[in-house]
Amino acid sequence: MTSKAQTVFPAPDHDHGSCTSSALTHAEQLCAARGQRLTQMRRQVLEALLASHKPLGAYEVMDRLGSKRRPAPISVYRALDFLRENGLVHRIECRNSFVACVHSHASNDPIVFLICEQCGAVGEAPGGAATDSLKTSCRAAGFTPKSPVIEITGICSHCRQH
Amino acid sequence: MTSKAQTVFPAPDHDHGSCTSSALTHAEQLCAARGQRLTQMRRQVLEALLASHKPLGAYEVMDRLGSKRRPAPISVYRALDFLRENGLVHRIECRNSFVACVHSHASNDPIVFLICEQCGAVGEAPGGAATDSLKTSCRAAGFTPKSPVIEITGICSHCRQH
DNA sequence: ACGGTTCTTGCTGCGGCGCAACATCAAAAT
DNA sequence: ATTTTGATGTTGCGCCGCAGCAAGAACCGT
Repeated sequence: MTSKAQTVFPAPDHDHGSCTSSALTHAEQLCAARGQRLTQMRRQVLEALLASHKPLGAYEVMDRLGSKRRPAPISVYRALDFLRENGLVHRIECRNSFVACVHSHASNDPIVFLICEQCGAVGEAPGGAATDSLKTSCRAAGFTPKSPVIEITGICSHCRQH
Repeated sequence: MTSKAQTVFPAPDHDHGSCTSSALTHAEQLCAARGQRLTQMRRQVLEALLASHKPLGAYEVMDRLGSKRRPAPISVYRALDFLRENGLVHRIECRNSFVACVHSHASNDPIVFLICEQCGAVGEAPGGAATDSLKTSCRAAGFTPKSPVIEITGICSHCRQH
């Protein structure tokens, strides 16, 4: 049974290789379509994040770049900026860290991150109905929203079973 | 007309003195009721945040403590931790900063922060209907939420008028 | 093919953020 | 009064994030 929970939190035993390579393919196609360059640095940063499936700090990413020499922090941040601008990576504010995005979003839809306090995994849930009520709240306050970020900490399904 | 918008975003010309002192009174009562000590350090940190009505970084708070000597960062962080644990202060994740809370919340209700990109003001909107849909999303993912934080950036009502 | 424009990366440096570990001091409890 | 608890001070450190400038690589028009 491939339940919905598994699409939000990848099961520990899921096919990592294929989900990584399909994300990379998607990134290549998207950059090509936009006339943007998925350089080696950017690609390596994305790969490092994909390989982890958990949020990584910028300095952790640095340490995992297989490359010969450890790049300067600023290089990693620039790559992360690029990837974020193109929706390939998200920033987890409450952790000062980053995750590769494995979905595709409507560009202005809110994204809900479910962050497990125990194992550190991050799932992306559909924002769905919350969107409308949030927009309503904003309007009532005379506020023009740009991009909502919703981060919910708690315990994920895999950790709860123990 | 005291519209709803003004309860979310304090008007630039609102009665600052009275809203500050009532928040302080509330803090005192709450600490007394819980057998917690609102020490001078904690009180000064709270006052600094109340005086600003905009989020302040921990180091900004340090600089604004009228006290004789500038305390060490850790002292401020400890006071902030205390105030946050008691719901008197919230942390704005995407800004690495803190605001004094001027409402009272049900302890497990989600709080929606509306963050103005232009003037930096932060309003607290009622989470209301979004709560249920978020809970539904969590349940569907097998996730047990703890405390949702919703941060929405955009333009506030006062800035939009210019 | 060439030179100019644009984009990307490297390098240096710096300041804010956040806390661990330990010592000291004040308040509360017995 | 002594113990116990809690708050603050001191030292130190590592991560986070980027500005400003220089060098190199890719693209474009001629």
